[in-house]
Amino acid sequence: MDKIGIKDIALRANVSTATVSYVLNGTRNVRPKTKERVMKVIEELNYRPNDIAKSLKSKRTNTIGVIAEDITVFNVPEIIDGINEYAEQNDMHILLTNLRLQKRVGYNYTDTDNYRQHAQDAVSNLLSKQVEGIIYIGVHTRDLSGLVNTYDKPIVYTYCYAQHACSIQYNDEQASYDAIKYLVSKGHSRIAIISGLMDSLPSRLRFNGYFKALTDYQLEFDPQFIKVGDWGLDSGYQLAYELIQLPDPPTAILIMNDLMAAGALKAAAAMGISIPEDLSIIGFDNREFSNYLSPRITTMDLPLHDMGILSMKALTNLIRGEEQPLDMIPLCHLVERESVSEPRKST
Amino acid sequence: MDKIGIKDIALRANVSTATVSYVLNGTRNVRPKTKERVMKVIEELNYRPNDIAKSLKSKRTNTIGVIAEDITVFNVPEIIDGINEYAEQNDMHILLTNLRLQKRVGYNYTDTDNYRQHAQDAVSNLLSKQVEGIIYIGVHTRDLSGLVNTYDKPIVYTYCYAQHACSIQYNDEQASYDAIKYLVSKGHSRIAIISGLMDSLPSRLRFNGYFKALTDYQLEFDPQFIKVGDWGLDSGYQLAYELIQLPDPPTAILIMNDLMAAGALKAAAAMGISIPEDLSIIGFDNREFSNYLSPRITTMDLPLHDMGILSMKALTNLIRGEEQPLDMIPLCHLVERESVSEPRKST
DNA sequence: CTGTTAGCGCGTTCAT
DNA sequence: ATGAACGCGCTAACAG
Repeated sequence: MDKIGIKDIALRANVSTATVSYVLNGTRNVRPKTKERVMKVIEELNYRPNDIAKSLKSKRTNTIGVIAEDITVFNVPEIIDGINEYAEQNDMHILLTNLRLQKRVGYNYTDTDNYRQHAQDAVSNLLSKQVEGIIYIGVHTRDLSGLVNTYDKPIVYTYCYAQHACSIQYNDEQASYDAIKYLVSKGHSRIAIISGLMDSLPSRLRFNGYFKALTDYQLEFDPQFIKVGDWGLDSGYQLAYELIQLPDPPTAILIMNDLMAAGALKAAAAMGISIPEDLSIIGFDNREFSNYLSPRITTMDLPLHDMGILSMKALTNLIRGEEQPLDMIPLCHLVERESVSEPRKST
Repeated sequence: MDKIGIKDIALRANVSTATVSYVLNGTRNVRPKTKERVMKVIEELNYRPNDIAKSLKSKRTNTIGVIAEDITVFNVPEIIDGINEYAEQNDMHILLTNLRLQKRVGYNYTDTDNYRQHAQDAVSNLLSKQVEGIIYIGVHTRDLSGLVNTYDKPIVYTYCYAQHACSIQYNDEQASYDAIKYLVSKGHSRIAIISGLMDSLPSRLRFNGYFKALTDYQLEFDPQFIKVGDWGLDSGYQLAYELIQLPDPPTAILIMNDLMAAGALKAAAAMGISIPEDLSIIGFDNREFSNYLSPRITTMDLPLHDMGILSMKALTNLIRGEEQPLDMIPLCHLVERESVSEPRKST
């Protein structure tokens, strides 16, 4: 039982291979009777065309490459899920490469030299496999200009970016603006912020949103309310501690990731400060664990799925050579839980 | 700047295409001087062979298909990571299909008719793309016999299984046995268990391990200590509540997933029972959130990465037509945290 | 309009 | 070291 091909079908159906191809692809009219006969044989032999041969001639593989810096990092699977959804609707397939950055270089992904070779190899391999384009999913939003060369094949970055290249990111500034707006709507006016490292674009953008909201809502600005953390739980603990210690502490803190927010929760617990009664907290990322902390924390959900869909959409446009007026940038949405309430009436 | 091919290289290096192919693949000896000349041209034109054409002739794609029932479910990414690691070492590539089961059919993945068609389509598409084998990653361990037909292409199931097919799973029985053993080592003898649904093989196997340990360590057996939950947080709450209410309650509970364990924690908190002082708890799965609960819960980590590696290894063996003496089954490992201590000295 | 013949795509590999 | 057939399906050119 050797692999059956188009000519086996042709033989058994008493037609030429061309005819079989035509019925298969509907590329040309075929007399219904003939068509039926061919179909029947295809059915019987359970024939499936060889996409490899097809691709060789058509020069289309209907396949894109997805390079994930690390698929085990929390944001990545949902992005891939979105890519997948759009790809499936357009009969595209996904060749997945996982750089495994976390395991390979730990957290110093700032020094791109550590993995440039790996990244470029991944790209080269995908190009050899004739992918029609590539989506690169970062583990952390940062500039990846010049990391890889795709030799003019379209590439879309998401959860990272590069100069002169399409990239899909959510609106950081709007997200933190909305968070502040929400706190204001709850009656807060003394709002502190704990940011991540300042070498990170999201940190800076979220600061912008914070300041913009401060201005728009005419809130008091206190330099002591600005804290810069390092994204880790301990730094959240430490900085929240400092804020709470202030002679005139804030009634709410916007914290740029859930990990630091978890640290803040610990600090509050250790200091006998109850959340949200004494202090409201908003996190960022909507990590799974944020829903299991006590209290369950109110946090900014990242539109990961949409980012996946939009990345794939953008890539599809690039592949088709269309102008991409795709400047939609997906928005974060606050998920309201238990770490925010109205501030205590102070005197 | 048209796509350059092997013949462009041949032309510029004044050799035949055959020679180029030979230097490229080292398939045959080529005079060093010629070889060097060819290499140089390849370098200059930055030529990369077209794997599609290569595959057509060689009938090898170096590509396997991975079908994930749902890539957004917690256990899947790490399995893929493992597959990836082994694949990369063997120059294999991964064509990823995501069934998106959760979003498609919610939690009633018991009724395979709901998604049989999708699964089979996924398989068929992969076969058309000439994958050399398939790995199917379930979202929940269950029997998937007859779900799909791969027409004799090798397939390996993981986190699920099927008759007459290779499947890679961790050792459930050993895991719960080890958990009990650990509790015994801490001095416990009155140990209850909260299982998941009994239509699940893991539930049954873990019960086996529990009973075996009870026997081996000559622990008292109390039918009231056996509780059957539905994997959900609420059922963990309810059943832990019942256990604590017992006139002579257990000093420890083994709970078959972290979600129910989280529920048990809530029940204990609500009832003024402190963990681990009054009651020790062991969960299962090592979900991310289990490390953020208070107390951080001691739980059985699933060897997901190993499952991925072994699946790929098993598939590779099948592809090569080797006997697969691959009956290694990976073990769970307890991660010790804060939800277990020695029991209070009673009386 | 329907069906057939034959060359092509791009590397591989055998016979020369 | 080379020429040419080959893998498998597509499609232009051609015939009825």
